[in-house]
Amino acid sequence: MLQIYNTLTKQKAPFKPLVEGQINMYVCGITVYDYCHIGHARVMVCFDVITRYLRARNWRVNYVRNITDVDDKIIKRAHENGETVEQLTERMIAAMHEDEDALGVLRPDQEPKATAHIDEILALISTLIEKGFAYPASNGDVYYRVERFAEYGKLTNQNVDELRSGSRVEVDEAKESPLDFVLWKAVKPGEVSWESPWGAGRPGWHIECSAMSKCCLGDTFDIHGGGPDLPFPHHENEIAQSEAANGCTYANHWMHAGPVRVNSEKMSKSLGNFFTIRDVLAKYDPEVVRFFLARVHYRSYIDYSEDSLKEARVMLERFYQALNGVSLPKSADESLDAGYEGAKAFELRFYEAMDDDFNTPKAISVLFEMVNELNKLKKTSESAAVALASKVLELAGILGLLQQNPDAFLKGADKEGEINAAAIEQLIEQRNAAKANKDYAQSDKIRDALAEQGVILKDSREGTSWFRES
RNA sequence: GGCGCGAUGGCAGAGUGGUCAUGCAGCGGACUGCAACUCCGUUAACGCCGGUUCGAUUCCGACUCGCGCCUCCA
Repeated sequence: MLQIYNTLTKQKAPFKPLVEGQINMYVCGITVYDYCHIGHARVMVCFDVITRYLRARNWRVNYVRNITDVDDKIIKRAHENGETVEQLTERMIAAMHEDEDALGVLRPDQEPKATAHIDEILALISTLIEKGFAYPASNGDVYYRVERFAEYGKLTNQNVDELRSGSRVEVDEAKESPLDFVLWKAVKPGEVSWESPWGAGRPGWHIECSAMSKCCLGDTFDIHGGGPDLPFPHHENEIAQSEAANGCTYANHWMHAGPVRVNSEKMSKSLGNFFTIRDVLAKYDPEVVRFFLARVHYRSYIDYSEDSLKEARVMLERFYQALNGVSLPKSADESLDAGYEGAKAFELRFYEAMDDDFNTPKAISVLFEMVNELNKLKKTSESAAVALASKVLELAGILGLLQQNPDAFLKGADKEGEINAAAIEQLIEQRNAAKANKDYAQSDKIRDALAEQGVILKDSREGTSWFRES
């Protein structure tokens, strides 16, 4: 039984989709004015793992993640760069796709862009005005009338009076109330804009998600997700807009990923303490980064540091050491399960962990137990080892992990300025010759020399293999 | 000020009202020419103070500390 923590109710509850077997999920995506950082990567990987798992358990998932391709920051940045909004956003969308491809994040089923849904946005605003939940103001903006929506604040337990008194928002004369937020922003000179019944302008941030989710998934859908800083005000405002306009529940389950921290502070654009995905990928294998993110529960914070990345690398090495040398069949084969009865029990425990609000750390601990068993089986039963190893690969695949050739992962790619594979192989041959002559002084000298360059040798009955240490 | 979250062994990180997390590191063995890989064994924890209970790291309350949202931010 799948249980998911719901931000709305603040507790875990059994998950039940609107339509049996079908899950409609909307996740707030990126505002594309800069390269994605590790915090973005976390949300991407988190919902990628969730989608993969749900599909592995035979749910049909329609995963929609939007792209915000027009807003203040984009306009500002495009202007600074001397390029058009479209040039900037196209560039950043391409970069985002590169980053997520590297991390093994599967593309969402739909990636709607705000600028491609202006008609739906205008229609939604019209409905809100008709129903009295929104009003065009004297300055050309259209605002949402927050106090008209009785349930405002239900997602994050805010009450309107507290919000009003604690409001840090500058009072805008055009607004009826400081809490009101903008649905349609009147155009300023030199900005991109679209025509509307209320004058030229562009959509406010919150309305696009209400419009696009309605367009892609309907008035009510199963899961709405996003990053840690979105519940208030973004998601609160989405609820206000959609439920007022559509007259029904917006999303049944709200899921929010935890923050990535640096030195105990949230990694964020405004603090300037962020590391872009491409920066990190320049130093670490993408799978190491993915493992670093997956080994902590999705709702907890993660502290970003070089040490944690290195630790993630060491943990992956244990998996690949175990997998190395097991000759797996080319394609998945159910009959393999017969080779080792214990595989099924591990699988059940893995599912049990994932069914409990996607507990990836616990699921990974099961994989480690499987590795321990695998290492033992390798010494006793080839067929059982193959069966268990293929199960490890299958389950890890649900997390998007262990998809590389083990030997290639362990050896790593040749790098400029470091000893290359051919040179290593040559030294190993020299060492083996020395060993054959029982000239251990010489053979140890070669091994030590390689170790100094980060190359570790491993002798076995089959010969000498090597890997680069992390 | 309002609304939330967290505090677990040297580190990372799950979890549970009474018995094992898991990984890294450490220690002792096995394997090895010596190592590496691997295996076996092992050390070690539940912020502080009360309460409930036969029993609490786990439930309840207070406290301390840390963090997030309340302005754009995943």
